[in-house]
Amino acid sequence: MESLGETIRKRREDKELPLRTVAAYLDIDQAILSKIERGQRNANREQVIKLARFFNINETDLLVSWLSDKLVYEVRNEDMALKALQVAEEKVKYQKIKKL
Amino acid sequence: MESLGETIRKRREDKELPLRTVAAYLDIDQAILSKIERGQRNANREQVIKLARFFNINETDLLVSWLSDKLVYEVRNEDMALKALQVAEEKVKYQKIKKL
DNA sequence: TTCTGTTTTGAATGATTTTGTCAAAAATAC
DNA sequence: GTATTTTTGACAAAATCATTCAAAACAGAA
Repeated sequence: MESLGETIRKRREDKELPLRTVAAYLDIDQAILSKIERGQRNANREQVIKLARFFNINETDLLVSWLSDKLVYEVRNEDMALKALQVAEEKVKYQKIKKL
Repeated sequence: MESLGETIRKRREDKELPLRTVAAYLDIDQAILSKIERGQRNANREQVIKLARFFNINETDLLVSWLSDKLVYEVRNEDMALKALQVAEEKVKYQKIKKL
């Protein structure tokens, strides 16, 4: 199960592109892209969408990867991480029903 | 599936206690507690632990409720909320294995 | 080794978000 | 009506997060 950072680094290295090139496309400093690839910084939604376009990745898939990274980050170091995620799932499912 | 706020409001109303009393125990302004109960503010870990003690709720259960609220909040307004939570689960499970 | 290009790091700065305080307004009870 | 409780919003302080930049670290080639 790959993080967004791992995914785009692989893609970039496959194409043998320097950070500079991709960073320019995203209109961000290459230092930021370096950090995003290594999970030290979070991308924002706009950047994820641009990355999907740049690397021809399904946008929704990449957004899910990005969102799930954020969730994992939120429960890092928590003993009940898994339990919390499961309960959150239930809550979201329940909300959906309520909305109908 | 109850939020932490709903849980503690119910408990407080059962005991017919004003916000003031519980807020004093937590050492916070009653305005904050009012917002926590209505989900407008996030409690912090320390407050959740104190709340569990105050209302005689299992601490872990309340922490899971709190954490899952935060997760739900993180994916509010997201179409792929559920998918992201499921992927996050997988990632957490996978991390666990890696750590062994 | 030196040269060249790439990547990483961290300090400094700015921007944004969060947090708490307070008092007034609104709601509720008496 | 008054008294009490709850909610709201403005504001300030604190904390967090994002960005820039330059220097350091790294990798490969000559």
